[in-house]
Amino acid sequence: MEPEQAEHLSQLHSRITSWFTRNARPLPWREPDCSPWGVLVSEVMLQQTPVVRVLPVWQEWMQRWPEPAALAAEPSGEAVRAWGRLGYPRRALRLHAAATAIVTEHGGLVPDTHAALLTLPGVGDYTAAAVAAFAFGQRETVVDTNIRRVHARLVTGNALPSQSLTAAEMRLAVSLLPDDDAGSVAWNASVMELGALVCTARNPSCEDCPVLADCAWVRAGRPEPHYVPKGQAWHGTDRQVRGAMMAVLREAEGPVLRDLLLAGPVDLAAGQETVTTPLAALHALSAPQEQLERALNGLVRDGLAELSGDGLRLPA
DNA sequence: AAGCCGTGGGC
DNA sequence: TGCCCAAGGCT
Repeated sequence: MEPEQAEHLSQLHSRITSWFTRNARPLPWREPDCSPWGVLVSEVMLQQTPVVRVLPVWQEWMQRWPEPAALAAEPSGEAVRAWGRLGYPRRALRLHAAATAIVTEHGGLVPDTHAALLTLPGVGDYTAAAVAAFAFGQRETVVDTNIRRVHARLVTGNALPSQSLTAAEMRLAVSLLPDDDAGSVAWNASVMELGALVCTARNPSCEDCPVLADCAWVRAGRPEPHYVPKGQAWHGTDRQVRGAMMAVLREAEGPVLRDLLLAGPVDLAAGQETVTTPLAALHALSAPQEQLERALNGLVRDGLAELSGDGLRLPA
C-alpha cells in the first residue's frame, strides 16, 4: 500500500471509531462484563431483528439462562416460548441446540475460535466472526449488512451493496481492517454502528457522518441503486400461517387440538370469534385447508412443534 | 444457489 | 395504506 493510502485509511479508522465513542448506543451485550454466552445470544437474536425488539427478550434470557448449561437443561420448547415475537423462531431452536453442543463438546464454555463457533447450530460466518471479535477480542473480518452498506457507499460508490456477499466485498473488508486486535474490534463495532444509525438503507443522515467528505457515493452524486430489491411476499404465504400457528402454541399451556388449528374458513362464518386471540387471528387468515396442513406439518418437521395425542404443542 | 424462514415499526 | 427493512442461516 502506498503511504498516502495508508494515511487515508488511518484517518478513516480514527474518524469512525472516534464517532463511535461519542455516539454508540449503550447496549448491554457491549458491556465489558457481558459473558461470551451473552454476546452469542445477542448475535443470534439480532439476526434480521432490530435492536429495540431484542433488548427486553435478551434481558429475560440472561436472567433465566445465565449460562449455556441452564438453557440446555430445559426442553427446546421453552426456548421457543421465551423467544416471544422476535420472529424466525427456528433461531430459538438453534440457540438451544448450540447450548447443548457447548455443554457436550466444549465443557459448557462458548468456544473462542471462529472455526469452532462455526460448527454451532445457527452460527454462520457472520455470527462466528462477531462472537470471536466482540466476545474474545480477536481480529476478525466481520461483514454484516450494515458494514457492507457502509463499504459500498464510502469506498465503492454504490447506493447499496450487491444482492449477495461477493468475493470482492470480502476482499475490500479485509483490506480495510486495522492490523491490531483492539483496533480491528473497535473498527468492526464502529462501522456496524455507523451503518445502523447514520448510513442507513433509507434516508441516510449524511449530515451526521464523520466521513462524509470521503464518501465515494456522495462524491458521485448519490446515484440510485443498481437494482430494485425484491420484497418478500407475506400475505397468503405459508410463513404467515406458520407464524399465526406458532403464536397459538406459544400462548397455550398445553397441547392445542389439531382440529382447532386446522379449522378452515368454513368455521369462521359460523363463529362469533373476534380477532383478539391468536387462535382467532389464525382463523381470520381463512387459509385453505391444504395450506393449514402444510404449515402444521412444516412446524413439526422443523422441530418447532410436536404431536401429542390429537393435539400440537411446543417441544416438551 | 435462489428461496424459504417471522415480526413489527417507520416512512 | 402498503412496502421496505432489520447484527443471517440453512438447504
